[in-house]
Amino acid sequence: MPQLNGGGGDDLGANDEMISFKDEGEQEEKISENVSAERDLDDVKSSLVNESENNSSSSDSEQAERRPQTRPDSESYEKTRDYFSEALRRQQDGGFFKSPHYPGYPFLMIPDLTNPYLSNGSLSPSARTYLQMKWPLLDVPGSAGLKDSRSPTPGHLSNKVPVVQHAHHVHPLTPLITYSNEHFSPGTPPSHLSPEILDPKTGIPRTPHPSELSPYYPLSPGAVGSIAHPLSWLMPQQGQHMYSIPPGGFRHPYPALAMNPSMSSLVSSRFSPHMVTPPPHSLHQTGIPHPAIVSPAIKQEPSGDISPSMHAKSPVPAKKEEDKKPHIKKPLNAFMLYMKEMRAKVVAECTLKESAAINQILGRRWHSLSREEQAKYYELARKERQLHSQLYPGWSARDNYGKRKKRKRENKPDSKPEDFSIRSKKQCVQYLPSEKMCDSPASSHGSMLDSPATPSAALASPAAPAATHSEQAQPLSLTTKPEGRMQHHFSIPGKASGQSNTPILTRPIPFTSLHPSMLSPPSPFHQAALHSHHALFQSQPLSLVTKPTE
DNA sequence: TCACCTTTGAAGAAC
DNA sequence: GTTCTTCAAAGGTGA
Repeated sequence: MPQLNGGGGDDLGANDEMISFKDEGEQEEKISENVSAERDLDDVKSSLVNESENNSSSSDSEQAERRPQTRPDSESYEKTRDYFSEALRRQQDGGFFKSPHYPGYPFLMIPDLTNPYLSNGSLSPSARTYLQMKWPLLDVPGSAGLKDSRSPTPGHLSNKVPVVQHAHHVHPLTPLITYSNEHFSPGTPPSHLSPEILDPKTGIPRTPHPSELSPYYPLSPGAVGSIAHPLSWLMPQQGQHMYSIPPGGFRHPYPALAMNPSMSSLVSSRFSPHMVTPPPHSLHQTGIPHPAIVSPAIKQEPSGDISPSMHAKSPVPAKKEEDKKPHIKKPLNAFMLYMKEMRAKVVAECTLKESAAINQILGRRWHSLSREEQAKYYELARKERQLHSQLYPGWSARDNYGKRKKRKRENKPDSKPEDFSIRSKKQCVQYLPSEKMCDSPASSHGSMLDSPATPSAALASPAAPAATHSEQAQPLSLTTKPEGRMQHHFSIPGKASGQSNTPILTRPIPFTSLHPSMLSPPSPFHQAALHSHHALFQSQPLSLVTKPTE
């Protein structure tokens, strides 16, 4: 049984742990959460700061020494505290959006959804933002050509614009709020856009009350035009759209209606009519389709990426057919949403550029998120899926299979566990530094290697059960579904898997993600699991361990 | 030029 | 029912 000692110098995860345990008491929850969250943030910030410092000074020891002391970002720290204070205050005020005003979730704090519509009948920024955010799936085909990374099209048209460019001038949330509100022409939202509610006054379908919809996008009314102003940081940074948008184009709140003719016809022919009902108004001037739709021809699909079957028969026709089919992207999951939001922040705070490294950090941060925080994303993701399923009833994740080039990993049959381990090791080596630099030790691999297959692992994933196509609001319910992925990456010791001798993860599930209240309700078993993991976690400070395969 | 890397979660296929 | 695979975003990296 792992010991519960503090874990020594490296207190990584310690805070996480505290969070989870403190949360055991409902009463304490609020307070402790704020405190722990604050600490967590502080911790993260410190880590990040250290990382920055580390850039100039590569000495780990120095880092270690500095960590507890330096707090160059005391100012931001104070801000953070202010956020929490504000959050607390709002919580007391009640309301759905009493989420802590974590810097990372400012978009959650611009409530005012009381009246989603402006006096002129147009959607209020809140609702609008929500709607817009509802379309992160849109991958503009019109600009499809623009998006295609392979296309010769200038990068600025691609959604793969270096985030780093203005990393320091862009608010971390930028990624999530990447829809320009400008050029928005208020109109009647598509009837298919559900959940929909008709505004009694305007008769315009509006987005449901925040309580019904994702609360993550609301922006204060004044934010509409002012978004670029006080909330300028909310604006997408140059070229950084959740989904590519054609130059000068803007993401319409109802992108689905803005599909270009061809797209529209395709979709309508593919999906149930009511889902693609033409806009009652001439909304679309940009021809921007739903973000989830991407012209297959342009996006991602190398010429030969057509489904094998089609390919085999008649490449050319098949391709044509394929071209016609809009590529409907998968709805983003909670983590993806989180990533989008936080990436810029991480990039800004760290000097990291490699997405792989950034993602490791993000992965770790994700785990360190409090239950509430994660819940928001799960909920958001759930709604995302819901909307997606409503928009594309016939869509299946399977549709996108084969859209990408298969990974080398595919040669798995050939590659033996050892190979994999070795490779993993390399990867660790490659990215660990970055991870270390910016976010503290807990390597993502750590999280990857976490024992997710354990009950706690499952717990860690509220796994927004929200069934995609058949939405059963069962948010954050406990799922015991093992994370197969883990197995395919690294098997857990003792667990039969193709890649068995793998690195052993030293870092168990982040406790914040095991927040008791995430469980519904926390069974003794879960509690035990939490404690167990917690102990383990503490006893094994974040060392990235790539188990020597030999 | 483009696959890879990395992360988590969801979905679907395979067993 | 469990396990495995693929894809979603992102952008630097290396072949």
